[in-house]
Amino acid sequence: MSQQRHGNTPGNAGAVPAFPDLPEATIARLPEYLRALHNLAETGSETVSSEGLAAAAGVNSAKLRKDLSHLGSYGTRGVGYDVALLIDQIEYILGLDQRRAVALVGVGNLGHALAGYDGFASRGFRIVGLFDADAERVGKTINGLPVRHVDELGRAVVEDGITIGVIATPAGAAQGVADELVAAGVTSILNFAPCVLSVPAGVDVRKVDLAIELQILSFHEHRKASLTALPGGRVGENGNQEAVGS
Amino acid sequence: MSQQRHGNTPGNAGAVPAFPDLPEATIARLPEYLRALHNLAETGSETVSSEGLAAAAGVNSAKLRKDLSHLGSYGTRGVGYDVALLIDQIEYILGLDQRRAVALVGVGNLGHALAGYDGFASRGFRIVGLFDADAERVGKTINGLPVRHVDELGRAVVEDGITIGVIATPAGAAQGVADELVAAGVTSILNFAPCVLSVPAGVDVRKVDLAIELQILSFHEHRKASLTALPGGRVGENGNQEAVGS
DNA sequence: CGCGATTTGTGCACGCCTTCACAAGCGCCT
DNA sequence: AGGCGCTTGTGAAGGCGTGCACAAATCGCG
Repeated sequence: MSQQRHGNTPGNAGAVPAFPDLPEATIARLPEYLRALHNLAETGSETVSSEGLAAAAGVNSAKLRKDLSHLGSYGTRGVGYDVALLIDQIEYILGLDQRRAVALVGVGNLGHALAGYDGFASRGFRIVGLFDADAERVGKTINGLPVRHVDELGRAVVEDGITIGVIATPAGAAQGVADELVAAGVTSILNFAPCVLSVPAGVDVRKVDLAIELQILSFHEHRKASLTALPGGRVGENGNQEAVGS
Repeated sequence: MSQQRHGNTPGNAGAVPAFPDLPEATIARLPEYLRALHNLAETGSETVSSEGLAAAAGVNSAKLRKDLSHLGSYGTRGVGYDVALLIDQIEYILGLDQRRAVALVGVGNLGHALAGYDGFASRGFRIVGLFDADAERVGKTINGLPVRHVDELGRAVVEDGITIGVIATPAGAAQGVADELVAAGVTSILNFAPCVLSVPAGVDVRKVDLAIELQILSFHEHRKASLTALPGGRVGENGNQEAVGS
């Protein structure tokens, strides 16, 4: 899975304001639904059934209906969901209507690619600051944005209203950067460095480790190989190779 | 969470061969333990307690013990785990002792970064083939490896013994590449393209969508903002802002 | 040799998530 | 107006994962 646990979710027993507290698993799927909905909107669809949207998002239709039911009743029985309305709803819930400002720290190999990744801008995020500790890189511009020294990070966070920090530094520098981000008031961090970050409660950290994903695949390759190349014996004893699916 | 479901896991009732079928959640954490163990080995530690390793990997110690118990008994009560032994065990389980050959398709913005990412090689993976459909890019070399046309993908998979394919193309091209990988015999795919891949049962697909992670963080930002900036009233009615933690 | 300190391995209970199955609701056609 | 087909929304059941708490096992020391 490759995600770090979320630091908080206060123990509010009954005083939830006007915000639905969705299951974490549902939240993680909303972006996928959103992408599928945008695709549908481009093809001119005005409504979509749970079955159709579920197929486009690669999930079970019952799961999709339960997920959407947590947001409220935005479907019409016998018809389906209004595509445009649902897009607005999900984007509101995800807070994407605010075009959040993002700081990217570390413009090495990976950071450089992230700085140029257009998937961010197209989904409501603006990378407004690039930072690095290497004097060699400071001053260069990527996609029209100058690379500043990491010492300026704190001031930039405040001045530019940055709410999310992305760490793409080597593992050794990540904790220090995280500390600076937190000190400057950032409460959401996306960490690409292969290390565990320690942050105070109330700060959310999500981790993406590209090598971990490969290792998980490697495990399944190993497992599959050991299943097919059985020494002698009970292969296919109970029939069906490919079950389930989805 | 950003993972696609695994296509298979046959319905083998009782005939599992000589391979432990670990819980999926455990598998996903093994790479993290492995990284922590390598760090410990470099500092000269010969043994480590579950508490110590859990802290280094950012998880609960009970969870760690349960995870490791699934692999067998490799710890000594009163002492801890033998670092070197545990590294060997986990690497064997993950199939990392085979230095798997990986094909990378799509050397655009992100693909270029992946091709140069040294985190792969250091964890037992060799990128042995780069492919792209753009004639502009074919022929160039990245890290000493030439970019070949995607038409050669099928032959290269067979000749070079490639077992894992990484897709870093635009969304529109991803399904076609996946089909070619599967046709050539690849059964594990890591997909960076923002789309759902359809593959036959028995093929594992894992998905990484960088923008999705940001959107999940955005949700939590939105939630936190709506909690602190309550219109009038019941803030702090029930005390503790920061609970749990982990 | 025995005892206490330490740490692993695990039984158990709890909570979250998924999935099925179906009632309730909506629109369309006659 | 009435009925029929289609689709949503949800109650309930089952499975999986987590974390506590403790018994079992090992080491070191007197």
